[in-house]
Amino acid sequence: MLRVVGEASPDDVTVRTRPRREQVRARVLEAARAVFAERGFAGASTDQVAAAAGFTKGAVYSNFGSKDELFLALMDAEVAARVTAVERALAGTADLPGALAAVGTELTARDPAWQLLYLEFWQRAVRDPGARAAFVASRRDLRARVCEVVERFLADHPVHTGWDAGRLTLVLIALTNGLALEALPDPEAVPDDVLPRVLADLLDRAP
Amino acid sequence: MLRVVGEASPDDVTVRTRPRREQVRARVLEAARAVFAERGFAGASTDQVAAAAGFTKGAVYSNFGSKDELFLALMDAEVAARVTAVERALAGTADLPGALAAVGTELTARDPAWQLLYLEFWQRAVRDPGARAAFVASRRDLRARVCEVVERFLADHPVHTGWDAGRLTLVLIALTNGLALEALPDPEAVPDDVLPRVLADLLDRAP
DNA sequence: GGTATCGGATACGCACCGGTATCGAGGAGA
DNA sequence: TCTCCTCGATACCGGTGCGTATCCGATACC
Repeated sequence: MLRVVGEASPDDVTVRTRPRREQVRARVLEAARAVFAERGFAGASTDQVAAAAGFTKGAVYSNFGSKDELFLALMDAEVAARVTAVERALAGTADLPGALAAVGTELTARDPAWQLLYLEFWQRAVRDPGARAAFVASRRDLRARVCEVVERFLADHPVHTGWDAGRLTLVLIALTNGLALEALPDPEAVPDDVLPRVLADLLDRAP
Repeated sequence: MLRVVGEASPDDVTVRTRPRREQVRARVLEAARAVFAERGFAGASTDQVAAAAGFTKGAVYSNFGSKDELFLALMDAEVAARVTAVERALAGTADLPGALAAVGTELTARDPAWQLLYLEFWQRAVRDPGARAAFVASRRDLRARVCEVVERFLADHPVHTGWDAGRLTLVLIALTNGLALEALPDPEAVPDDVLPRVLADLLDRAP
């Protein structure tokens, strides 16, 4: 089980007629992302996911123990990808409001499918006590990472603000999500300048 | 089964052994609210809804054409109830930040089931183009009503702010929803004072 | 009190879904 | 080239869900 095929050496000359196990897994995850986002977790079937990936259900159950396990694996992969994307975007920037707003729009407005999918995770976390612990931990971790960047910014730039980094981070995340949620069914209802202007107001108060 | 004696209304002399049609409908809607919120739309069955209401599926399909129709009727009823609740709370108040924060917590923190259910509506609006139009219209209407109150407040209280009523309303709604979403799986992560403090900062800027 | 109608209960058809057992083609090692 | 083994394909099962046809008791009307 899970035998690691001798690690794709670039000089692998032989033409494979059968996709590698890791490729199958990756393609199933990719398909699951699209199908779950489009139809919802309960509304999507493993058959549909498999078909979207170009396989049959057998491939799915050969790589994932159950529909739930597939869903969880998908969440892990997606969250990890997003966290690294955010950290890369925030690394070593001085213009916090600008960078954060850019990250916000990057993660939300540009990718509605991900929004919908993440909402699905969210609902699951609320409904299923078992999944909630992991979700809450993941969310607090994300918040802590962003908070770290915010703290650094506040230390470097002596802005006149009554906000501590923790609350500021919460406002940033909540407002980003709230605006993205609003834009999901009605994009033109959310102007682009709202988020940066709120941040500017919170950070740039007169003494 | 479960012959509920229908509502001993004072002016109704005859003792009913069969519930009134409107009562059946109302109880089915009430049950649907709980079941859909707990299990999601796709995850809930009409049998479960009917059982929660104390009836069988026949009663549901006698009052609603389909599962979809039941869902839509539920949304209409709930949104209408919420809108009137908000308007009642905001009618003739002078302390806008306080009142709005109170309304926000009233509608969100106090009723997680409603939050979950509304998320379900939201997802449907994004996925189903047919349902989206009605949802967007309803949402814009809600926003317009709140905006009206905000406008009146801004006119009465000459606060120093660079915000127009429209954007301010959007921030208010988005932030409320974002915070409520965050609090859903992890209530203690969201302090109560965040929303009013943001509003205060936005409205009470020095000239 | 008799009768027509209304509406919820019951039973069923049909489709679909999650999960499993089994098969068999394709790759790896000798 | 031969053999073993991996793993996706196929067939299938039990369970469930939506929607419908029909039944039957209560209600309303005369």
